[in-house]
Order: sequence, then structure tokens, then C-alpha cells
Amino acid sequence: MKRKSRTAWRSDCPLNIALEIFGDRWTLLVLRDLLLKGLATFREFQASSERIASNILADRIKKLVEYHIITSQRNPDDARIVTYRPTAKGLDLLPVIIEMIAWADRYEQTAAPANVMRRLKTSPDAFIAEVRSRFEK
Amino acid sequence: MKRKSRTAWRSDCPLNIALEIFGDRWTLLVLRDLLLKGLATFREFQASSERIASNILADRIKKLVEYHIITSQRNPDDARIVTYRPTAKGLDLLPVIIEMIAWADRYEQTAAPANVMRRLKTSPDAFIAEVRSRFEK
DNA sequence: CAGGATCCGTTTCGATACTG
DNA sequence: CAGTATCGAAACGGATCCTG
Repeated sequence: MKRKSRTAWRSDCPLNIALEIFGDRWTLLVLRDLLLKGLATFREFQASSERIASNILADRIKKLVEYHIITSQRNPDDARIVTYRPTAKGLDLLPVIIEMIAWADRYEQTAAPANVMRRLKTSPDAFIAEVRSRFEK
Repeated sequence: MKRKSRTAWRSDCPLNIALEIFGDRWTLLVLRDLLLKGLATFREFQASSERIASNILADRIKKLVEYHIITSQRNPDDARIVTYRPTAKGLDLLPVIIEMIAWADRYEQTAAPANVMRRLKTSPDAFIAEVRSRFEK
């Protein structure tokens, strides 16, 4: 069931497939929840991501797995629970997300906690390193 | 004709209204063309942005003007021509766009020229300053 | 019960044709 | 050149169902 759009917006473009990730609000929200809020399960995303419908969430998660941005694995203790984690490729999205949030915080009203924003802006690299360490094996 | 969505995905979100900009592929393409390719007119965007339909382009331009990310002004010599320029708020999107492109270049096949990518990655600040200088009064 | 798949009414998008 | 009008296609929201 490969999506076969008639449009050719992928070609000749220095953003390319990245547009399927960045150019979709739901995908961005999932990435924010995963990378910044530390959420990891279907339920958590569904509760957090601005009332995302379950079919939409399932679709975006599937795409993120296909693109090797996240991985899924079942909890060995409780087989019902699936946990999602970012890959190295996914973690490398952090600078993009952080620049987005920094811009949004500067120009729009956001709900971002002030202390997080301060650290995020004054030393983004340290902030990124901290987030990365949460996902180390 | 304000869009009045039932969803509340704007609230309680450290991305907020920014999602209307970043979470839309066409908007991203227009911003890329404006900021990086130096395009400035409706026609140029239409020719460049992966076959964007004229109504979509008109819609996205209108939104970008509403959000004060770009301004439009008619050419005093030729009243038919409308030229678009980024505002300060719009120029501050450069770090986001650049991080996106750097990521895309690393993980996907892109059509970005190698020499541009090199400068963009080795000294992004200088690259940004250079782009900015193109839009100085 | 968690994670999804499926169905369906509604909204939004986008390709094409056309206009000031 | 810079947009609008139309209309079919796709995405979305919400409910429900399924499977382990």
C-alpha cells in the first residue's frame, strides 16, 4: 500500500523526503513527544499529541519506522506494551526540533516551560547531549 | 474566511502556531525558495516549487503575510509584478531551514549543490549572515 | 487492557481551467 | 503576472472493532 502521489514534489529539492517528516504537523508532534517529552508508547502519544486520532497516529508511527527514524519493540515483561525509541537518525533531528521551538518561543505564544527554554537557548548543545543520554543503551 | 478547525492541536504545545508553517510542505518549499534560492515573485515560486498549484501558492503566501513572515509590495515600475521579501521574523527561520537541509543531506538523497552544502555545514553562521545581507535594505 | 485496523461522514487539499 | 473557481481526490476525526 505504498503511497503513490501524483505530485512530484520530492524531486530536485534540497529538502526531499525530509518534507514528509517536517512537512507534516502530526509527525512533528510525535517527534516532539518522543524526543522532548520522553513519551514512548502509543497511549502516551495519543494522550499528548493534541487529540491525534488513533488511525493517524498509527500511520505516522509506521512511516517513522519505515524511514528508520524510530524503532518499536515489545516489552518482554508485558507483551501488550510496545515501546518506541529514536534511532541515531532520529536523534539527529534534535537540532531541527530545537531550532523550531526556539523560533516559536521567540515569536509566538507557546506553552513551553520557561526553564526548559532558557537551557535550550543558552546551551543547545548541552541540551541535546542531555536528551541523547536519556536514550543511550 | 478564518479557518476554524475543531481540533485543538495548537494548545499546550511548545511548537504552537509554528506547526502551520513547519508542518506544511508547501510553506517550507516557498520559504526555501525565498530564503535560499533568492526567488521573489509568484511566477518564480510557481516555476520552482515542485509544481505547486497556483491556488495553493496563493494561499500559502497569504498566510505567510498574515503571520508577518514575508511582506509583499508591488513593483513601482511595473505594477503587475509583486515582490515578496522576508521580514526579520522570516529571516530568523533560516537556522531551522538550514538544520533541516543539513539533516536531509546527511540521510537522504538530495539535489542540493555540494559546495553549498559544504559551506552550510562548516560555517552555518557565516552562511546565514550571507543570506541576510542579501535582504538588507 | 494496549496497540492498532477498519469504516465512514466531513473537511481540506490540490490539479486544472479560467480571469482581472 | 498574479491570482480565483471549480470539482474530484485525499486526509482527517471519530467511532468501533479486532487481536493478543
